[in-house]
Amino acid sequence: MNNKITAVLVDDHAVVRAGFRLLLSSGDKIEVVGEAARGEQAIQLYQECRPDVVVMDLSMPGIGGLETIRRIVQRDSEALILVFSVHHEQVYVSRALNAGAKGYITKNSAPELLTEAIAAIMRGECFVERGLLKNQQDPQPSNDHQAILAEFSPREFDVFRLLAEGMTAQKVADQLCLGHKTVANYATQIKKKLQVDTTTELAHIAVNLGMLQR
Amino acid sequence: MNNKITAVLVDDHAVVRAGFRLLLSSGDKIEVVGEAARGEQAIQLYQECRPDVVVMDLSMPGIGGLETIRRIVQRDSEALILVFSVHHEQVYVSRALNAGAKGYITKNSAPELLTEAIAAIMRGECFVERGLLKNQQDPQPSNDHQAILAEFSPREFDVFRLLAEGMTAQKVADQLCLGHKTVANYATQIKKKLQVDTTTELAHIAVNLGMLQR
DNA sequence: ACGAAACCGGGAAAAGTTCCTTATTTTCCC
DNA sequence: GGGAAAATAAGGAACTTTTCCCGGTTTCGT
Repeated sequence: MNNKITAVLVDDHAVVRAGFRLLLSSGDKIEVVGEAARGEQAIQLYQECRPDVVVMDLSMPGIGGLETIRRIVQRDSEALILVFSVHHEQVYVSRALNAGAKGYITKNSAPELLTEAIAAIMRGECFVERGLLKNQQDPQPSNDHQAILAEFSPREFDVFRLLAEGMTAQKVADQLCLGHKTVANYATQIKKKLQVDTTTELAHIAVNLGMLQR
Repeated sequence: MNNKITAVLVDDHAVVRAGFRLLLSSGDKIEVVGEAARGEQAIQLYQECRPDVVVMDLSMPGIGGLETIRRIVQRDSEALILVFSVHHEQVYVSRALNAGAKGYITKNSAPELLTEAIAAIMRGECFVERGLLKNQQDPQPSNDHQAILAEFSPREFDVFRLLAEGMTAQKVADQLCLGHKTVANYATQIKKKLQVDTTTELAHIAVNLGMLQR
């Protein structure tokens, strides 16, 4: 096997991409054949390069990581996507895997894990960093919120997250490039699904699920 | 000193009162001369009994613990009030002391601490459970929120707390027996002081200060 | 290809917010 | 005690947000 594994990097932060490029290249097994700063670029790049794997951050401007995964997988159901995210919360992991990712590691995991993970998903395995899924198959008594949330559509989830962070509906609309009425409608719908009355309670749910840091 | 220390107990939960009555009486130094389930009763009881100390929970229906402390101290500036609360957060401690309490211990502190605390405040000392105030005089770099919050008027603080919990302005108005316009005005004022735009951000502040449990 | 679900937003009524203003009460200081 | 300052309470008017209902498009699975 003389051929290196080809990879593309997707992250909105150039410094992070540079670092990961070095990290990946250092092993002599992997070659980074492309970089993208946002989802739309990544999709296009994928179709041009057809790399063996995609290494992708979740938080990005524009369509965001989850949606990017969905679109790539939609175009090539064999695509191997490894998520590396700052989020270590279960909700993000399960949503990423549901979207079609084959692996999930966090940004502060051991550097070796990155090549390990890539090797694993190249073998057809599904690689999730140790500990990230432990709460998931445990029969947790409470928190049907978690379950409800996991069934949210991408848009619902985005609107939920941004509202829960404390943004006004108007700002959410700007960020997602939607009409304010649209966001308002989603908000109403989300509150109904989670059976709460106020946006503040959405924040509490997000906090309780550990979705919000700092 | 043949005379026992006289005390009144204030807590909205009868079981808790019963337990504490036993606990206090067991030492042979203290005699419980009265009990009250809520602030209004407590104030009346205090004027009738004039006990040496008042042992009081903070969370109560009606006017609440802080307001009760204020009103008792207002009528008798020599009153010795010991707060025992479930809350171990700095904000509550400092507000209780500002309101006029002479001591603060939490409900899961060692039982001996209760008699110790009473003895201390009887000697004219101010007794705060170890560790509860440690963050306060530390020059903390961040969190001016804490400072701003500590200067809130009683009403501002109540409105803030209830809004942060996720109540609608209308429900807050009902709870505090105010007009909805009044609550709305307080809400605007509070947001301005804390320099945020949304009620959701108030929740985040409360969470970050550890004011909200579960 | 057809139904289901997701997605987007218009319109109207209800609810909530902001800003300004007024008034009473409490508190604090000299 | 008298007066300044702060807290408390709320009305009115303009404005924004939210809710509810609806219709339209795109996309997906089978």
